[in-house]
Amino acid sequence: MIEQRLLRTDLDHVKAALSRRMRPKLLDDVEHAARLDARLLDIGRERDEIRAKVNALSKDVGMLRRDGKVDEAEAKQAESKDLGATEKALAAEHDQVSAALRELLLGIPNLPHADAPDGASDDDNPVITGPIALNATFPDWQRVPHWETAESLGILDNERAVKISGAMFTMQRGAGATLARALTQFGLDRNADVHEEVRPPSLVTTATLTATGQLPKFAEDAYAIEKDDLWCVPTAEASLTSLFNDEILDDTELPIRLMAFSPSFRREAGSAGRDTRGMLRAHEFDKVEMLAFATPEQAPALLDDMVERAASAMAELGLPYRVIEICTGDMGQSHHRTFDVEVYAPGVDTWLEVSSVSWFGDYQSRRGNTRFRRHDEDGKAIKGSHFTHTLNGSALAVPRVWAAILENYRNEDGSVSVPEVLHPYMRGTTRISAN
RNA sequence: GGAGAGGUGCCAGAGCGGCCGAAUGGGAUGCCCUGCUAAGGCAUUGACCCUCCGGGGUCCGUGGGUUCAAAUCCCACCCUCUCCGCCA
Repeated sequence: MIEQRLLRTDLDHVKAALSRRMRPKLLDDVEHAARLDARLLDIGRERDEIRAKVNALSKDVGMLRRDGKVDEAEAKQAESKDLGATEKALAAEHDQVSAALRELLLGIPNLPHADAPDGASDDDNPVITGPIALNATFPDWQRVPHWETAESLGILDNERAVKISGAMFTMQRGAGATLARALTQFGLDRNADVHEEVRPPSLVTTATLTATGQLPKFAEDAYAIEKDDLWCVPTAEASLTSLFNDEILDDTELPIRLMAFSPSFRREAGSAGRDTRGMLRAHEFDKVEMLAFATPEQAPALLDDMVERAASAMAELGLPYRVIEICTGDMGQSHHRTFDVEVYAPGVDTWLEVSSVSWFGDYQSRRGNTRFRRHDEDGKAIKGSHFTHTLNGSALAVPRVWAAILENYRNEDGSVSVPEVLHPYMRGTTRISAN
């Protein structure tokens, strides 16, 4: 959610920033919101004035009754009662306008960072780094889609996954399952130097998913457990971002950097029939997520660091990769600035998005009400509080990296070598061959 | 799932219709006292919104209701604790 006050203090700036997202309707929404905000202020002032009178009158009534002046007390009671009716009407109007404004604001995306590249679609996302380690040509034996290799090696059994759970579920078996777990372990271990490992719940409340911006907009994309008003997390980001909701942190403890392994559940509504084979798109997948709570000053360096961590993981795995920056027209709703790491998979001849690292500014923490307090040079708390900045990104998204390994590491005989950095996690398997 | 108890400020904890945004104690901060330390004295100490910067409003688990007036009464829900049941 963007700051409501900006609608009256800096409306032009808001409009200028949002116009870069290339969605003209947004500007109408913003102007509409600004009008509602102005009206809300008026109603609020009027309501508060009446409340002040009622409060004063009620105090008088109490004192008069104590003094036995019943007639005077009753006169003031009547006066207060009349005001009460007006107050009730104003309060109802206030609530109504406030709800309408909130709904509008929930739909207004974050303001893009000044340095984010302009563009209309993903065609305009500039490549920032790379391609790194991309061969000029690939031999035929690497031009094999990972699902074919996996099936012949017996390490992917999607047919039975579908039997158990329906379309778009995957199942790795044997060395394939071990490889997937090795990737998680690798993703966690290499980031443990600065991140606290967290294992959050995979089911969260409606309030939690609303705070991160998944709801109400993406309700169709998430699995709901209606009976208990719970949702399956689409990413650990949802749990982690809400960790400090309604708390005021100290700037001295910031940045707080967390990482979490969790399953991610996505209904993939609207993608039926797309990427149905292999591991590229599934209703459930595993991922190691990084997340940071920071002051606005700390955020830019953290963003760089997180992008570097996501990218160097691909380098260590020996996979060809590149880093692109997301342009204003392609940016997610709550993003302020975003970089994607993509891996090249020769079998499917595609760049696969394996990580998306974003800086959210205070857009998320405003919804979740995560604040921080500043301290002066002497370490004394400064009165007041500010919204924290949040950043997050995948440290390692298992299925696509798994797929990229099967395609990049395929040998001429159809076996797949295991990247060296994963050897410690593979129980001795360094090469996956058919039995 | 059943029975009981309870949710109040940074913490503990009182208040159970009216000068209660909230006693008291602890903590923290500042000043005084002090050779140092300890003890002591005095003061300050929540957040948010609006503001014509005087002030006004909101918040006592959450949401409704009753009343001139609600932390206090009523209803629903959520959460915590204890016991029982069930279970990895």
